[in-house]
Amino acid sequence: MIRMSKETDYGIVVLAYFASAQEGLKQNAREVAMESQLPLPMVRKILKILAREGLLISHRGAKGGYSLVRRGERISIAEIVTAMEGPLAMTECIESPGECRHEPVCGLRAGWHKINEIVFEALNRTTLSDLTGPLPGPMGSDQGKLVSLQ
Amino acid sequence: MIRMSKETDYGIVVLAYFASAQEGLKQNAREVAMESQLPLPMVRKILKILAREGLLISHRGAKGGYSLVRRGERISIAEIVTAMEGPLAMTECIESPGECRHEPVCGLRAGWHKINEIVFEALNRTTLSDLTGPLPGPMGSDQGKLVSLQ
DNA sequence: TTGAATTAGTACTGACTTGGTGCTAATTAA
DNA sequence: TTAATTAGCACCAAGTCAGTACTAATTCAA
Repeated sequence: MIRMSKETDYGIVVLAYFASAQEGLKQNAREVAMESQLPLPMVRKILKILAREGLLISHRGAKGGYSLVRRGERISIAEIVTAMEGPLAMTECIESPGECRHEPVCGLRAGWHKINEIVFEALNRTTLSDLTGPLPGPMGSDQGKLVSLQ
Repeated sequence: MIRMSKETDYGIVVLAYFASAQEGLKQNAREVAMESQLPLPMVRKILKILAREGLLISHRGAKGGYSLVRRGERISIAEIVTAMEGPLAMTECIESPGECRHEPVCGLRAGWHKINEIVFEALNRTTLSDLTGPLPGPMGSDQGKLVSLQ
């Protein structure tokens, strides 16, 4: 199954929440959990990761919390995915070349690499604000349309 | 983790094998397993799925086997992924709208939809032949010769 | 200085998914 | 009829994932 893990999914939801809120807003884990309706322990976990990876700024201690490191339109989905689960690797041979025992006879690694790159590029050109922003016009209008993917 | 399942992965490997072989070649499970170096039971399973989904034509009975339904350049990776694991759905709310309990407050479904479409488009414009290269011939003869993916 | 609030780090666990196997029935060439 | 082959299930062990819990470090503020 080509599916995002829930953790990554939630990560994007949480960041989208920050992005759509007042700029520079500082919120603690409890508040974020309330707003996003996600379980508190899970939210804590995710906020920690996002802070460690530099997408959120953490403010420790009493009255602490988190704030977005940059405006939403400058944070790509690829960046978030990478933060949550490491470099995008749709197959084993992308993540750790040479370890798949079929590699010598497979001859497809370069192909996987290309697929991986195409997907990455697609995620890389989509920003947080693209998700939260004004709804795309009717399908087929320029905004929601898929343009040049290569 | 955004990763293809091994089953899908193997499915593409197997089809790439057919695509790079002589056009219309009929091979049985044992032969495919030998050539692709994948475990026989696994290959059987995958061939059955691909046949059921219409990407391979199955020939039952003695001297039976499978052959590719169409030439490799007319089979997209998206098609194979869909055959192996159903419609591409990177999040739960894409696969079954309305079932995610966060959907009412999430407000991101349209966004997920867009991401999903972008990835699908990317996979849809890449064909089997893009992976194996234009030169027909026994598997392995064209290793590393991946050419233009556009 | 102390206490409360908050994030950081890490370890744990139960449940689900995945990769892989095996068996029996149906089909077909010879 | 027999052997070869695909079709369709059912099964299982191992790994992964979603979610939780606990302790340490940090900071605000009384």
